[in-house]
Amino acid sequence: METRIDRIKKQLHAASYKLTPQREATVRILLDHEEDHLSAEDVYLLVKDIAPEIGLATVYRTLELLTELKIVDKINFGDGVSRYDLRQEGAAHFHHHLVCLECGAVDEIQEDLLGDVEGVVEKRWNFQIKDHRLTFHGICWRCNDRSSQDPPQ
Amino acid sequence: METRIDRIKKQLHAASYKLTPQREATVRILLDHEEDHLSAEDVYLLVKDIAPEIGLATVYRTLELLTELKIVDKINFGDGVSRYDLRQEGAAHFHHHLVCLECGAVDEIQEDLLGDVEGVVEKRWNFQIKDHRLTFHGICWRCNDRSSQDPPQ
DNA sequence: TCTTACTTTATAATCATTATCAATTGATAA
DNA sequence: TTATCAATTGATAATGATTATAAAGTAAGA
Repeated sequence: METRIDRIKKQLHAASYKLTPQREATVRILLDHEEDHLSAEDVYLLVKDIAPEIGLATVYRTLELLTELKIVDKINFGDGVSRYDLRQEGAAHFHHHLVCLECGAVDEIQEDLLGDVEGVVEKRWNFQIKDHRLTFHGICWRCNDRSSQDPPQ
Repeated sequence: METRIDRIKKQLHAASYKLTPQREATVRILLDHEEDHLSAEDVYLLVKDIAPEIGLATVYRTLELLTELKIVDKINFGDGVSRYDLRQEGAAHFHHHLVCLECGAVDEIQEDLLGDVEGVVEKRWNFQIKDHRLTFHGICWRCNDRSSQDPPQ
C-alpha cells in the first residue's frame, strides 16, 4: 500500500525536489498533528524530538516548499504567527476554520460551504477564483455548552 | 450636518477616549483612503504630510484603538503586514475581499454573501458567530479582460 | 573518484510590532 | 489662573518572527 508520505515524496520529485531526512521528519510531524494548527516554531520543537540535529531555518524552508506545492496551507489568524495546515488529499480548496474567541480553539470545517457564493462572485464580479480563505470568529460548541450550564445570576 | 469624523469622535468619547489631533489626523487619512488597504507604515507616511510631528508608535496605538472600537478592521493578506480597513458605518460584519494573484489588487465586496452559510454553521457546528473573514484569491476582472484580449499563441 | 547542483546548519540581518519612559497635553478643581 | 492628575505622545530600545548569508555537507551522475 502506498502511504501518504510516499505520495508526498512523488509530489516533491515531480517538482524536482528530494525528500531529504529533514523534510521527511517535518512532514511526519505535520501528519501526526493534522488536527492542529502549528506555527513554524511549534513544528521545529516537535521535529527536534525525532531529528534533533535539524535547524530552524530548514523547517521554515520546508514549510515554504510544502506551501508552494500546495501540500500545506499557510494561514494567519491575526496573532503575529503563520500557521501551517495539511491540505486534505485531493482537496481543490482550502477548508474553513472556526476560531473561538473565548478558549482560542481552532476547529476545521472540511466541507465546502462556498459553492453557491463562489458562483455569484465569479459571475457578478468577473473574478476567476483560485482559492479562498474563510474563518468565523465566535463562540465554539464547548464554550456554548459550558455557559448554558452555568446557573443564571 | 454631522460629519463622519464627528460620529467617530462620539464613539471615542463613549469609550472615554479623546480625539486628539494625532488621532484625528490618522482618522482623516483613513477616510481619505477608504478604498485602499493601508499598512501601519503606509498610514504613518501619509499622516506625516498633514501632521509632521507624529510618531510611528502613536499611529500603531491609534490603529489598535480604532480596531478595538470596531471602527476599523485589521486584516492580513499573508504578506507579513497588517492592514487597516475602515468598516462601513453600521455594518455588523466585515466585508469580503478579492485578492488578485496577478496584479495584487485588492477589491472589496460590501454586500454580505454569507447569510445562508452562517445559518448552517451556527446550527450544524453549534458555533455562535461574532464575525467572519472571507477572502478569495484569483484573477480580477482587469486581468481577466486583459488576457482575453491577448492573441492566442 | 570528480564534479556539480542541491541542501543544510548556524548565525547574522531584517522588518514589523510592542514596550518603556520621560515629556507633554488636556480636563478639572481650587 | 494655577495646581493637579491621568491620558497621551514621541523617541527609542526591545522583541519576536522570518529571511538572508556563507560555509560545510550530501547525493547522483559522468
